[in-house]
Amino acid sequence: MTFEDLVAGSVHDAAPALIGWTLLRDGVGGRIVEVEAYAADDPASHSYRGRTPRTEVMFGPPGRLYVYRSYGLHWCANIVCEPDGRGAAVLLRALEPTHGLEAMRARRGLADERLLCAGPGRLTQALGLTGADNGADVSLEPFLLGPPPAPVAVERSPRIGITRATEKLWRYVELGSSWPSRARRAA
DNA sequence: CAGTGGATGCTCT
DNA sequence: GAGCATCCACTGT
Repeated sequence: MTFEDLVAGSVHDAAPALIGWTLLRDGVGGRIVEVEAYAADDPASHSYRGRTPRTEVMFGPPGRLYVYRSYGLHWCANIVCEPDGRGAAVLLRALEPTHGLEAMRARRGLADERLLCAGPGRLTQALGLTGADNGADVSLEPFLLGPPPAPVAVERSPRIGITRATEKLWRYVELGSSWPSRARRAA
Protein backbone atom coordinates (compact mmCIF):
# COMPACT_ATOMS: atom_id res chain seq x y z
CA MET A 1 0.00 0.00 0.00
CA THR A 2 1.33 3.42 -0.91
CA PHE A 3 1.48 6.26 1.57
CA GLU A 4 -1.06 8.20 -0.50
CA ASP A 5 -3.60 5.34 -0.34
CA LEU A 6 -2.94 4.86 3.35
CA VAL A 7 -3.69 8.44 4.40
CA ALA A 8 -6.67 8.67 2.06
CA GLY A 9 -8.41 5.94 4.06
CA SER A 10 -9.98 5.93 7.50
CA VAL A 11 -7.84 7.52 10.20
CA HIS A 12 -8.52 4.44 12.33
CA ASP A 13 -6.77 2.29 9.76
CA ALA A 14 -4.09 4.81 8.86
CA ALA A 15 -2.93 5.50 12.43
CA PRO A 16 -1.83 1.94 13.31
CA ALA A 17 -0.57 1.40 9.75
CA LEU A 18 1.79 4.38 10.05
CA ILE A 19 3.70 2.70 12.89
CA GLY A 20 7.08 1.59 11.56
CA TRP A 21 7.22 4.06 8.67
CA THR A 22 10.37 6.15 8.51
CA LEU A 23 9.82 9.91 8.51
CA LEU A 24 12.67 12.20 7.53
CA ARG A 25 12.89 15.93 7.08
CA ASP A 26 16.04 16.97 5.24
CA GLY A 27 17.42 13.53 6.00
CA VAL A 28 16.78 13.83 9.73
CA GLY A 29 14.29 11.70 11.66
CA GLY A 30 13.46 8.10 12.40
CA ARG A 31 10.85 5.36 12.63
CA ILE A 32 7.36 6.30 13.78
CA VAL A 33 6.70 4.33 16.97
CA GLU A 34 3.78 6.21 18.53
CA VAL A 35 0.77 8.06 17.09
CA GLU A 36 -2.76 9.03 18.03
CA ALA A 37 -5.85 9.16 15.82
CA TYR A 38 -8.08 12.25 15.87
CA ALA A 39 -11.24 11.52 13.95
CA ALA A 40 -14.09 13.47 12.43
CA ASP A 41 -16.87 13.83 15.01
CA ASP A 42 -14.28 13.31 17.76
CA PRO A 43 -14.78 15.66 20.75
CA ALA A 44 -11.04 15.56 21.43
CA SER A 45 -10.13 16.70 17.92
CA HIS A 46 -9.36 20.29 17.00
CA SER A 47 -11.67 19.78 14.03
CA TYR A 48 -14.67 18.95 16.22
CA ARG A 49 -16.07 22.47 16.38
CA GLY A 50 -15.80 22.94 12.68
CA ARG A 51 -13.49 24.69 10.28
CA THR A 52 -11.48 27.58 11.73
CA PRO A 53 -8.37 29.38 10.50
CA ARG A 54 -6.22 27.17 12.70
CA THR A 55 -7.78 23.87 11.65
CA GLU A 56 -8.17 24.71 7.96
CA VAL A 57 -5.43 22.28 6.94
CA MET A 58 -7.19 19.41 8.75
CA PHE A 59 -10.06 19.77 6.30
CA GLY A 60 -7.82 19.81 3.24
CA PRO A 61 -6.28 16.97 1.24
CA PRO A 62 -4.73 13.98 3.05
CA GLY A 63 -0.97 13.65 3.37
CA ARG A 64 -0.46 17.25 4.45
CA LEU A 65 1.03 18.34 7.77
CA TYR A 66 -1.20 20.00 10.35
CA VAL A 67 1.17 21.79 12.73
CA TYR A 68 -0.13 23.76 15.69
CA ARG A 69 1.29 25.38 18.78
CA SER A 70 0.70 23.60 22.05
CA TYR A 71 0.68 25.27 25.45
CA GLY A 72 2.20 28.37 23.90
CA LEU A 73 5.65 26.79 23.63
CA HIS A 74 5.70 23.60 21.63
CA TRP A 75 4.78 22.58 18.12
CA CYS A 76 2.81 19.41 17.46
CA ALA A 77 2.59 17.78 14.03
CA ASN A 78 -0.17 15.68 12.48
CA ILE A 79 -0.61 13.96 9.13
CA VAL A 80 -4.03 14.75 7.66
CA CYS A 81 -6.06 11.67 6.73
CA GLU A 82 -9.26 10.80 4.89
CA PRO A 83 -10.74 12.69 1.93
CA ASP A 84 -11.05 16.49 1.85
CA GLY A 85 -13.46 17.99 4.32
CA ARG A 86 -13.42 15.24 6.93
CA GLY A 87 -11.20 16.85 9.57
CA ALA A 88 -9.24 13.73 10.57
CA ALA A 89 -5.53 13.50 11.36
CA VAL A 90 -2.85 11.39 13.00
CA LEU A 91 -0.78 13.08 15.71
CA LEU A 92 2.90 12.11 15.56
CA ARG A 93 3.90 11.41 19.16
CA ALA A 94 7.27 9.66 19.01
CA LEU A 95 10.03 8.45 16.69
CA GLU A 96 12.86 6.01 17.16
CA PRO A 97 15.78 8.21 16.07
CA THR A 98 17.65 6.67 13.15
CA HIS A 99 18.90 9.48 10.88
CA GLY A 100 20.73 12.71 11.70
CA LEU A 101 21.25 12.06 15.39
CA GLU A 102 23.74 14.93 15.64
CA ALA A 103 21.35 17.44 14.08
CA MET A 104 18.59 16.35 16.43
CA ARG A 105 20.84 16.54 19.47
CA ALA A 106 21.87 20.05 18.46
CA ARG A 107 18.27 21.21 18.08
CA ARG A 108 17.18 19.56 21.32
CA GLY A 109 20.11 20.79 23.40
CA LEU A 110 21.77 18.63 25.98
CA ALA A 111 19.11 16.00 26.23
CA ASP A 112 18.93 12.33 27.06
CA GLU A 113 19.08 10.49 23.74
CA ARG A 114 16.07 8.50 24.92
CA LEU A 115 14.08 11.75 24.89
CA LEU A 116 15.24 13.05 21.48
CA CYS A 117 11.89 12.35 19.78
CA ALA A 118 9.83 10.90 22.66
CA GLY A 119 6.82 13.19 22.73
CA PRO A 120 5.03 15.40 20.19
CA GLY A 121 6.82 18.59 21.22
CA ARG A 122 10.22 16.91 21.33
CA LEU A 123 9.68 15.26 17.95
CA THR A 124 8.93 18.54 16.18
CA GLN A 125 11.88 20.24 17.87
CA ALA A 126 14.25 17.43 16.82
CA LEU A 127 13.11 17.59 13.19
CA GLY A 128 12.90 21.39 13.10
CA LEU A 129 9.16 21.40 12.41
CA THR A 130 7.34 24.67 13.08
CA GLY A 131 4.22 26.50 12.06
CA ALA A 132 6.00 27.28 8.80
CA ASP A 133 5.49 23.62 7.87
CA ASN A 134 1.73 23.77 8.39
CA GLY A 135 0.07 22.56 5.20
CA ALA A 136 3.23 21.05 3.72
CA ASP A 137 2.89 17.87 1.66
CA VAL A 138 4.89 15.16 3.43
CA SER A 139 5.23 13.14 0.25
CA LEU A 140 7.42 15.90 -1.25
CA GLU A 141 10.81 17.41 -0.49
CA PRO A 142 12.21 18.03 2.03
CA PHE A 143 10.22 15.19 3.52
CA LEU A 144 10.72 11.49 2.94
CA LEU A 145 8.48 8.65 4.03
CA GLY A 146 9.41 5.00 3.72
CA PRO A 147 7.40 1.91 4.65
CA PRO A 148 8.66 -0.63 7.18
CA PRO A 149 10.47 -3.62 5.63
CA ALA A 150 8.32 -6.04 7.59
CA PRO A 151 4.94 -5.89 9.36
CA VAL A 152 5.03 -4.18 12.75
CA ALA A 153 3.14 -5.33 15.84
CA VAL A 154 1.09 -2.50 17.36
CA GLU A 155 -0.78 -2.10 20.64
CA ARG A 156 -3.51 0.41 21.42
CA SER A 157 -4.15 2.46 24.54
CA PRO A 158 -5.93 5.65 25.68
CA ARG A 159 -4.78 8.94 24.20
CA ILE A 160 -2.60 11.17 26.34
CA GLY A 161 -3.20 14.69 27.61
CA ILE A 162 -6.82 15.09 26.54
CA THR A 163 -9.93 15.73 28.61
CA ARG A 164 -12.65 14.55 26.23
CA ALA A 165 -13.30 11.10 24.73
CA THR A 166 -10.65 9.69 27.04
CA GLU A 167 -12.16 6.20 26.78
CA LYS A 168 -11.20 5.79 23.13
CA LEU A 169 -8.19 3.51 22.58
CA TRP A 170 -6.83 5.59 19.72
CA ARG A 171 -3.17 5.76 20.74
CA TYR A 172 -1.01 3.30 18.86
CA VAL A 173 2.49 2.23 19.94
CA GLU A 174 4.87 -0.27 18.42
CA LEU A 175 4.75 -3.36 20.58
CA GLY A 176 7.89 -3.61 22.69
CA SER A 177 9.36 -0.30 21.53
CA SER A 178 11.62 1.41 24.03
CA TRP A 179 11.18 4.81 22.37
CA PRO A 180 7.59 5.98 23.04
CA SER A 181 6.76 9.10 25.01
CA ARG A 182 5.92 7.11 28.11
CA ALA A 183 8.84 4.74 28.10
CA ARG A 184 9.40 5.38 31.78
CA ARG A 185 9.66 1.98 33.36
CA ALA A 186 8.55 1.60 36.94
CA ALA A 187 11.13 -0.37 38.88
C1' DC B 1 10.72 7.59 41.10
C1' DA B 2 6.32 10.38 41.86
C1' DG B 3 4.22 14.60 42.14
C1' DT B 4 3.90 19.59 41.34
C1' DG B 5 4.05 23.99 39.14
C1' DG B 6 5.86 27.47 35.82
C1' DA B 7 6.65 29.01 31.11
C1' DT B 8 4.09 30.95 27.23
C1' DG B 9 0.79 32.10 23.05
C1' DC B 10 -3.06 31.25 20.46
C1' DT B 11 -8.07 29.90 19.91
C1' DC B 12 -12.50 30.20 21.15
C1' DT B 13 -16.19 31.56 24.73
C1' DG C 1 -10.53 35.07 30.39
C1' DA C 2 -10.25 30.06 30.29
C1' DG C 3 -8.25 26.16 28.45
C1' DC C 4 -5.21 23.68 26.32
C1' DA C 5 -3.33 16.84 21.80
C1' DT C 6 3.54 19.78 26.47
C1' DC C 7 8.01 19.86 28.54
C1' DC C 8 11.29 20.70 32.09
C1' DA C 9 13.11 21.70 36.59
C1' DC C 10 12.55 21.06 41.02
C1' DT C 11 10.82 18.98 45.26
C1' DG C 12 10.50 15.06 48.56
C1' DT C 13 10.87 10.24 49.37
